[in-house]
Amino acid sequence: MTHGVRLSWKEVRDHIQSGILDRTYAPGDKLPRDADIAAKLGCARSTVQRAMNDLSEAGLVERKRKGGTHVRMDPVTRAVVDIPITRQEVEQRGRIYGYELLGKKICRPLREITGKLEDSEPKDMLRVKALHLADHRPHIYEDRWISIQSAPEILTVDLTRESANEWLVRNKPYTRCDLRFYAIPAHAEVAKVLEIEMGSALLVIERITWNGSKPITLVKAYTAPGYEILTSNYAGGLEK
Amino acid sequence: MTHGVRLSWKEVRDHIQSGILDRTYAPGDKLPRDADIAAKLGCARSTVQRAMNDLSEAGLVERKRKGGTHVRMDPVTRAVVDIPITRQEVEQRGRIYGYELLGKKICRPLREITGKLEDSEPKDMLRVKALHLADHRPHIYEDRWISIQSAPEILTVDLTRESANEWLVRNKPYTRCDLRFYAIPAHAEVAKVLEIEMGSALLVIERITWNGSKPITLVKAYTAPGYEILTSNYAGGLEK
DNA sequence: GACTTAATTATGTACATACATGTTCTCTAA
DNA sequence: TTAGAGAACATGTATGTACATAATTAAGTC
Repeated sequence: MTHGVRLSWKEVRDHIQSGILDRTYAPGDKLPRDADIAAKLGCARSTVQRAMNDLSEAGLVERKRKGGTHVRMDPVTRAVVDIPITRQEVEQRGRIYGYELLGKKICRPLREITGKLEDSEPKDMLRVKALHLADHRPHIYEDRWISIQSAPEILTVDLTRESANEWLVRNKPYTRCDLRFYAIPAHAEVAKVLEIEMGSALLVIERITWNGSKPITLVKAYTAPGYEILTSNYAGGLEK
Repeated sequence: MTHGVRLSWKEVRDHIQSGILDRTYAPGDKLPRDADIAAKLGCARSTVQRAMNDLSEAGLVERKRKGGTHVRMDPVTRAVVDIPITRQEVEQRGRIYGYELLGKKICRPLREITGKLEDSEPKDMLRVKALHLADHRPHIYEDRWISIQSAPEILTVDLTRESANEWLVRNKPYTRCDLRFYAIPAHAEVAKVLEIEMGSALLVIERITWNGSKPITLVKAYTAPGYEILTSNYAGGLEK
């Protein structure tokens, strides 16, 4: 990696990982103790531990106190998804970003919504419908519910100029975020807004953000046909 | 967390994070140097660094040598997706897992496939079509291409008994894995296999695994209607 | 023999220190 | 004024040590 004089934890990690790849250590096998690996490679235990930590996070091995380190039997495919602000996502692809507010009103959330928010006593929320454009064509249609309790200031924001997406992400940081991806056929409303045929297959990104145990917002982002979510790789070569 | 006598790096992390949440440090702001935070909280710099590292991985802050640590302007929503082996996924929900091999033949990959594999000189691959069942009903239809060069042993495996999915994951560990999620309308073949109507909206999980720069396998997993991908949360409260 | 208790052991955490690595800033020379 | 060399600086990495924690194993007791 850098210079071989001192072993970096990434080198150690790669060493162990290649041991797993070439089946020196097969699934289920127990790896040597950190201290032994350290002695063998000639580095400190803490260096080995850092390497092991990374492999453990990546889902390649499992560690237990006293139990030692084992190669995982059923390695999961673990990946990281980054969902940027829509404007960024569009502009990064060199396309022109546009935004339109389609509707906004305060109303009682549907049962479907309150259920997801684990909200026992539903209160009025702000519902915002908006369209994100890429190169002047419909890109994402978002149907958003915002908790007025968690974000009362949203009522004073001019949502024709700034998207609720951006305002919230800049002004209402969250402690938790649940994502859900699924596909549905476009219903009439969505089809009209996205200018596609009814029944077209759409990828929906549903997101709920929380501050502690209080929900801030729930969005259903209906993406235009052809939309894809890509993942950056996690296991192993996370770093450059 | 544990006992307050010594400050754990998670406590430090939470402390800093709440500082960001309550806007003591707003987006774009510069945080104090690690050493200063350490002095203020009364812990070692390495403890602060570990905490910062976590926040940085979570996408909350950005760190640069000499530049210091800044709260990110455009916090990305970052989440971890775990894609388990299908059997596991089904059984974990308390349903009965089933598997059927639908077809298997060696053939020249389509141009569409070779393109994704960055394969200049396409060679014959093994194409395997299979159906995963949950409670005896179609769950996922997979259309898989396997590189015979990377995994020649696959030709000797009895794929009517063991799914290529499982065999590969246990016997051909990978160094990289690209995932792609998108929605398509069901075409005739898929519709028939999954026992749904043509044109139904399907969530497709496309996965390519690599060993170094050599592709091992490419799968298109057509999931039955209603299928969802959920994420475990990353930012902030990753640990219990 | 079954249960409880204690010793053992491998990983986990915290700390202090020394040095490496990039950035940024500053000072100097053309 | 500008370009370039170099100092200053904040984060990154590696190490050794001491102790904490959890899980297993062994010993001891009824």
